[in-house]
Parts: sequence; C-alpha cells; structure tokens
Amino acid sequence: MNISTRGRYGLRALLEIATYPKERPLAIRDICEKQQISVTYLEQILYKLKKAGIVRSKRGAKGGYILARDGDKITVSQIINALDGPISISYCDAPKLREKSCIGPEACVSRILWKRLEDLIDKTLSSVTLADLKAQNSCLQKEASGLKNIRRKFV
Amino acid sequence: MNISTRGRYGLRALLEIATYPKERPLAIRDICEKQQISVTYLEQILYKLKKAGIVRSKRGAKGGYILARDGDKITVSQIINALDGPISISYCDAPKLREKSCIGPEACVSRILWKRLEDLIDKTLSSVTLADLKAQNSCLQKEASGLKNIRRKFV
DNA sequence: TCTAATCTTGACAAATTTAGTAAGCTTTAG
DNA sequence: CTAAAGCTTACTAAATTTGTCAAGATTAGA
Repeated sequence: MNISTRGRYGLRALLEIATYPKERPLAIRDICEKQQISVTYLEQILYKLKKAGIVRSKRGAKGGYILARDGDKITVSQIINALDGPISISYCDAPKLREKSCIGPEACVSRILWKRLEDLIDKTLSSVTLADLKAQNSCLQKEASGLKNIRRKFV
Repeated sequence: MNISTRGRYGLRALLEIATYPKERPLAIRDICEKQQISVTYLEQILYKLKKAGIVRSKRGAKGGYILARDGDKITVSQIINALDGPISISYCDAPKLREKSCIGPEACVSRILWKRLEDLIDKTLSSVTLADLKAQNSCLQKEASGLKNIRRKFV
C-alpha cells in the first residue's frame, strides 16, 4: 500500500495537535475546521492513531486529543504504519492478490528488489519525526509570510 | 501509483525474453506458458513496452518479441515507468484526487518528504538493469538446484 | 495464393481498494 | 440532566486494478 489520504490527513492532524498547547486536548472539530477535513472521517483516523498508541484522548465535553508522547518520539513511519499499514512498493504480497501474483515460493529476483526498496523507504520514514516536521513547517510558514511582505513592498 | 501486476508481469516477461537466444523472437504464448500469465493480458503489457521502445516485435507466423537494446541498457525504472507510470509514494498528486488532497499550493512539509522518497526510489530503480536481474536470477537458480541435490543426498 | 500463427488496438467488465458517510453509542463537564 | 465530545461499526460510492473480448493486420510457410 502507499500513502493514502488517511495517512496524509492523519499527519496533518497530528501536526495540528503537536502545535497546540500541550496541556489542553484539541477537539476533532477544531482540527477539521483548520484542515478542511470531514469530521467523521477524521474521527476514524484518530481512532486508529489512538489504538496505535500515538495519541491519547479525553472524552466528553471539553475533550479532545493530545500526543501520547513527545513529538520527537513519534516517527512518520509509525504514523503511516498505523493508518495505511506497512508500506509495500509492490502488490506482490498484498492481502487478496497474493496467490496469483507469484508462481511459487522460490526466490524471485524482483521480490528481492522490492524488499530492498521497502527497507529503504522505512528507514527514511523512521528517521523523520513529528517534531522535525513541526520545526520545518514553522520555518516554511515564516518564509512564506516573509515573501508576502517583500511582494507587498514591490507591488 | 505503486508497482502492480502489470509491472511485475512485464518484468518477468522481459526476463524471459532476455534469457532467450538473441536472434529469434520469443512468442507471447511461450512466455505465458512458462510464467502462467494470461495471453491477452500479456499482449497488453508487451504492447505498452513496445510503445515505450523497450521491446521490438515481429508480426505474423514465427513472430514474437526481442529486446530493443541490450539488457544492460534497460533499467527497471524504465520498465516500471512504461507499465505503471511514474512511481508516487503518496496519492497526493494522483490523477483524480488531487484537488481535494491538499489545501493549497503553499509549501507542505509532508509533500517535500514524499518527493524525497520518490527520488530515492527512482534512483534505486534506475541503478538496476535487466542484465543485473538476469545474472542474479541464474545465480539463484543454480543455488536452488544445488540445494536440491544436497537434500537428495541426505533424505 | 491460402491459411494458420502471431502481434495490434480499443472497448469493456469484474474484483478490489480507497474515501468518505451514517448512525447509534458512551463518557464527561457544567 | 444535558449538551459536547469522543467511540465504533456498518455501509456506500468512486476510483483503480486486473483482467477479458473481439475484430483486425501482418507474415511465414504449405
């Protein structure tokens, strides 16, 4: 599987939560408003993230979500794994299609190649944390507003 | 998109063609028999590979396919590109879903990450040629038969 | 020349996955 | 108690993938 909307929406939601003051839980509705995601869909996504131990929730009025641990302890790999399952470059071992896809269990050169790629990807995604993305994000935001100001000067 | 059956079947078919004596074209039917792939489906696949300039065909009786150039000039990246289109780790810029997937055109930290991954993958797939796979394959075949012999000795 | 083998090309259909909705439930602050 | 919020499962619609079908066009060989 590759990274679907679930994975991307989840990442964006987590980025919002990570940016929110640590003590107070952030409600789904607030995230959805900011990120333009359907509430019922994000419910489903955060539910998965909770089961994976990435966020903690507070139910009832004034409830919402907080990170289960610090952002630098949450990797993109963990997030994507929770939402889209392990990344597989090839449908070679996809759930329903497995039987027909390979002739036999014997060594298959392309399979070795796919495996190598998958390891490479996972290594990369494991090396990036939510905290990294948050830092990078605030950096980009500043740049963007900086550019806007420059434009304003000249236009 | 990730690597689908088209890509994998295509790779396997090309491996068969690469292994066949260079002068004679190899018929689809023969490949299908060996690889257990549907004839009509492989027709479609080889047609795409032909349009991409990876194989050449000979029509009519005793016709079939040959590689358009030497195996060490054909990369896995070229093959997968021809059959499945460029690899994209995220559906972020998939054909139909693009509009809804990202809020705006402004910088998006995850998109940068996906792009980095895609480049990494393409670099890897570009570094492996059909000739490499062929060599590796015959190596594995030998090993397998070797193991079989050892077994026979002891069982 | 005739015919069987073989590639060519586009249209179509079934299976699977993805994306998202709906609905009813449980928990908690006030 | 009640409204706000999360919890959970079931279902639906759209898109993609995985093929099949059918009607040619071309060529080798009898």
